[in-house]
Amino acid sequence: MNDEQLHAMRHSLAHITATAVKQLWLHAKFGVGPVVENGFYYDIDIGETKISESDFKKIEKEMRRVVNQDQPFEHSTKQIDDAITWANESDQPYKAELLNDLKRSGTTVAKDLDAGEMGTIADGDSALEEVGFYTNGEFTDLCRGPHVESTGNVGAFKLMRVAGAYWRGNEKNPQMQRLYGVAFATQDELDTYLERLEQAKQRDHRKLGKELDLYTTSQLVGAGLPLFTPRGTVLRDIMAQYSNQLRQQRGFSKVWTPHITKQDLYEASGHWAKFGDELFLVTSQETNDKMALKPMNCPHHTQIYASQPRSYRDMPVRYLETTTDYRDEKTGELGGLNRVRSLTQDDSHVFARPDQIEQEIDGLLASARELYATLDMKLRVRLSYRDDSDAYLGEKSLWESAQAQLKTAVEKNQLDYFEQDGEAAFYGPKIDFMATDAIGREHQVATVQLDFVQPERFKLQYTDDEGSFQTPVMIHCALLGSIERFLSVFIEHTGGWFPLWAAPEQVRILTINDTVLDYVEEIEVVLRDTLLMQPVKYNELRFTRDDRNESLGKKIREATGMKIPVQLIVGPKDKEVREVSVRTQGGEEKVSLDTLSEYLKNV
RNA sequence: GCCGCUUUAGCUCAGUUGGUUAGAGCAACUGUUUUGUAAACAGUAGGUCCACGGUUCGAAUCCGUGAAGCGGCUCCA
Repeated sequence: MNDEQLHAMRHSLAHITATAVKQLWLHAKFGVGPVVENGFYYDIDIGETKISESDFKKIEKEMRRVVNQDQPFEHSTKQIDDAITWANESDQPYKAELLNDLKRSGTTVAKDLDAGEMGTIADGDSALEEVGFYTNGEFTDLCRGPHVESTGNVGAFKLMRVAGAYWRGNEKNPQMQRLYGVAFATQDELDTYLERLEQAKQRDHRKLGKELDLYTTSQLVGAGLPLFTPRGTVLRDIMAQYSNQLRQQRGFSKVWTPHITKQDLYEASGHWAKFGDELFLVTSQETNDKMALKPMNCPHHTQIYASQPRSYRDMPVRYLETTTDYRDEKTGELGGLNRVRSLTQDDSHVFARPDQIEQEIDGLLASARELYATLDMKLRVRLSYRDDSDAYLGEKSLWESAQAQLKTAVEKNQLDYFEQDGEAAFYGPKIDFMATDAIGREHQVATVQLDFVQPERFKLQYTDDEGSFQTPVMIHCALLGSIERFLSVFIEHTGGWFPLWAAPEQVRILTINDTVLDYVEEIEVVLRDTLLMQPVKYNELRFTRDDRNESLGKKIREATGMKIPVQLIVGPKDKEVREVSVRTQGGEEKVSLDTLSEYLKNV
């Protein structure tokens, strides 16, 4: 089955789902029912009635009845005005809305429509003459097609879940129920897919976070506020160290800023107007100053830049700060480490002359590439542009030039990219690096952003070679993004088998009996003196010993369960010939104590 | 925030139509065992069944409110 056929099949299943729902709930009103990755969905509004997953059995049963009847999909057309009459008479207000948009603009795609007109009744001339319909059995739907010939030709399917979804993606609109299904040409392929989904759940960072003792949460502390254990903290620190190191090599200096600030700072930056309701507010009992926990760091960094006069000779000025920010995210948006209320950014800001933008962005892109190449992670690059809404500050011509500069930079660096409107920050366009989690969801990690707005708003300056004041450009960059989110994808990417340099516990010595304890002491001296220099410098070896009164089998089982990359097995035979048995994922080999340190540096 | 679902021991999970004192494995603790490649043996202890209300002679179980988590939607500086 080719992609086109698979697409037609999945789309036909969306219609079959609607057919079944209409059969079970006569007054169901329908939104749209498109194909998505691995399946399809249909948006449905049954008024007060809410479908739950316990209804899937009867819906699927009804769907199978429709499939078994092998109803042909019949295409027909209606004049646009007749179609609108049909929608109104069939009590399908959502379809009527779509038809009115079609009549007026020839499209139902929200971003191509005038926002004020969207969903209103279209008067006057039509943008198109007629629209297509498909009918199977008693169910007729506005639809472009294509479909399979008849309902009997739809392969294997399964309803997966039901979710709320705002009509046309706008939270001011009514919320419909979105019924998700997956579908494949054969039962085998469906089973394989479901099995793969189960396997992916084994890599879920929330499961591994608990199993590997990386972080925990507490109802007393609150939602979205993860607590990192000793092991998780090693991971955080080592990743931050690497990220910092990559930029310190390129001339960035560490700075430090406080975690609370007066609101005035964000009023000046423009953040208050846009994100005011997502700030954690603090009031000084002393002065009654309205303060906030910092949700980001760029405004603070501007104040360090502004603290002294800058010459064109000083530029660029590069600041780096890995620090925790606080955002009062809506409860429903929180999830694992991916979206939290306390997020640690490996944040940096370059204040540059316009002629330095290119080299600075090149340097940051090189750092991002180096980091993710070391981690063996392949990321998609998204150029995030503005759209025509009024959500953005600054002059449009500056935006256009900034967007063009970012595009040139990714092309020059030969990054595969895609462009997306409406994804920019309010102050400028972004180059976003997108990582994929265990079940295929994409998350932004690294980002490089060009900003002409904040330097202007904070009246930042430098003196040029003719003695006149100029406004610098800001380049925002985080390589990991938020450390919490980064760890969520990194844990899922590695399945918890971290590279040796990053593993919280790198080496565990497993004893066979207590006749070797003196030899273990000697091994520990060697491990204590072993220093890894790649990719993070001065990375002292993290090791433990397991000399409990337990069987070797049990010790191996536990160490492997904790995904400790190097296990050193030490028994009387090893002691006798001054070797250790080194057990890694690759297998096991004997290494002499004299060469152990070198060996570990090259694992 | 919105829609649907979930919450039982440190962890993973049983627990029938509402019916005595809520169970198991692992982990923990005690004892025995000194062990060569993924779980030694025995015993002991461990619970406000997420919280608070309600229905009932009786609630882990039914209802309400809240919290926390999961899948989406919206949002993401």
